[in-house]
Amino acid sequence: MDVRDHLRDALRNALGRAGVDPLPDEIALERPANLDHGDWSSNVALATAKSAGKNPRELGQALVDALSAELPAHVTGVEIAGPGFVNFRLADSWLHNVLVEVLEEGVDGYARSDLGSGAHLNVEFVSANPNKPLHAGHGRGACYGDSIARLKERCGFRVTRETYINDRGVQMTNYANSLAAAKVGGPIPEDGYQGAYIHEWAAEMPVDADPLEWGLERGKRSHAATLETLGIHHEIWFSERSLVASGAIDAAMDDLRTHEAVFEADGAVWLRSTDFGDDKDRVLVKSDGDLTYLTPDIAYHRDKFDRSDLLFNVWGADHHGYVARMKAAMQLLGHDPDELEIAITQMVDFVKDGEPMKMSGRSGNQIDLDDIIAEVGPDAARFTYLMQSVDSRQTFDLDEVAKKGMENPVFYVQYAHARICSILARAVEAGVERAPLEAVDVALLVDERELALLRSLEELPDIVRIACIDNAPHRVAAWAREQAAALHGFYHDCYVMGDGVSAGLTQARLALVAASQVGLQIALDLLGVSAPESM
RNA sequence: GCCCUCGUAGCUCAGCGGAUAGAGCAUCGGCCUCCGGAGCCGUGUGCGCAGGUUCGAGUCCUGCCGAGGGCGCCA
Repeated sequence: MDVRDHLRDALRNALGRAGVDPLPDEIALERPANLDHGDWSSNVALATAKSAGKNPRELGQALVDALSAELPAHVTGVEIAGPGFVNFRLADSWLHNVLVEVLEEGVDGYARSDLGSGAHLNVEFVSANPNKPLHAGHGRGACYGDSIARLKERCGFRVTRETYINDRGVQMTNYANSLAAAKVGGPIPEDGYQGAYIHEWAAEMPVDADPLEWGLERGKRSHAATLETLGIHHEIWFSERSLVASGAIDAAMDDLRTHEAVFEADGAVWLRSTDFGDDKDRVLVKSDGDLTYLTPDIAYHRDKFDRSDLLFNVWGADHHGYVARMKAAMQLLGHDPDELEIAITQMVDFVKDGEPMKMSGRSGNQIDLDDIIAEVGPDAARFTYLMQSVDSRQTFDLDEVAKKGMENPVFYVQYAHARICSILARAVEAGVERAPLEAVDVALLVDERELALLRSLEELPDIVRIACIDNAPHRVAAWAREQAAALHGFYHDCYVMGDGVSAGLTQARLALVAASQVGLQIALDLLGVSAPESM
């Protein structure tokens, strides 16, 4: 049983004895930032005082008296502080239990939860046009989407990673025409694509190839290769053309009509999206009979719902205006709005040599994601994209991110892991045999550095859960930096082996670094960053 | 004009309604007889403005100011 459960039970008991009725549904417990305020703290006296008609300080004191009469497990003291906090002081044994728990559950089991209850979640991300290489901005959505998928998997969702290929429409025709023109050395059409990649790809293209079909595959291959360097795999590359071929668009239109979600006006067919909060109704079929961009996309989301319980989309900031209409469309089809979650990633600015980065020549009007990865490496790219909340605009400084030293957070964290591996390897070389966990006296870990490492490890399950609920992988990145800092501090002050370190303490510290390794591996895996054994 | 996101230290950013707001970089200064000094420790400055809700607000609400993005029978 978690320490918190013990504390909650005890608090509930104490509240009853203090005459609070009814008991509050939830009893908040938190780890105070300041250790002077104890190891765990509850605001329950503050929260319930009013409804119980009591003074918070007095209620708090009553709780402290009741709790002190019979201290919960691990607790060495209870006191009231500030406006009415009940603060618990715990023996180090509660942290020693954390160590045992981490090692017993391991990388696969620790910090896992069942928030998702096995629900099938479809995470759609990247979904870039196949007519040019991925650009640097795509990197953020790509790394974010993949990390979201990893978080959701760890929290009990069954996840499918999917990307949507816009393989029909005007821009595909323009792309094919550009390839065809470049192939014969002619001028690129007015509406065509100007980047150097068009000429590179055209040179690869067999003379008898259909520029559109060949170009589509070439573009997809380019995207897949770039994503591969980041360790990102989509199980499904969903073709927009396949929607047309399968009749899914007609089926979606029929479905919308059945739900009375559309009407005709001015020769066009409109979606009643204002029924569910959109600013205005949206055209689905133009007066010339063509579909708008929205229509196949609705059919696509409808198709995804046929295959999953929940949808998660990662869209760029330029698509935010699209959120309301898609959510409205899904509600018009009878879905709960919460079943479709849409995350918007804000823009990224790239800086190099202290200057805003210029558009690269290769792809015309964009900075290629490949170039960013080549410059800083996949691990640094992923960690950097994920270090910060996607809600805020990001400045990506290539000079900082490319640094191979400890001032670079990704190396700082990875080095912590490598350092642990080095210690464990050193122990093997020195002929130190690891004792089974039951035989390790974890109570020997009393140094503040050792306890700090354990306090941080104890937080990981909460961090993962919060990161999952808030769709915030950056919380995991922040945790990894803290754990790494705790490890480096421990390493500096506490020798695992050497003069004056008893055999028993060596065993306990080996267990401790092994637990830290478990935590770091979990965090780095959630971020999609490698955990190197040496650097 | 409307919608979305953001505004925290000189810079880049954390901060699940809690107590004295934290990291990295940059500045200045300490620490190597042993597991990797690619490290550790110390040092200064800050929540855009004004109201509100709350026992308690950087966090929630409203307004204003500022930045970016979006407002098409384009995709």
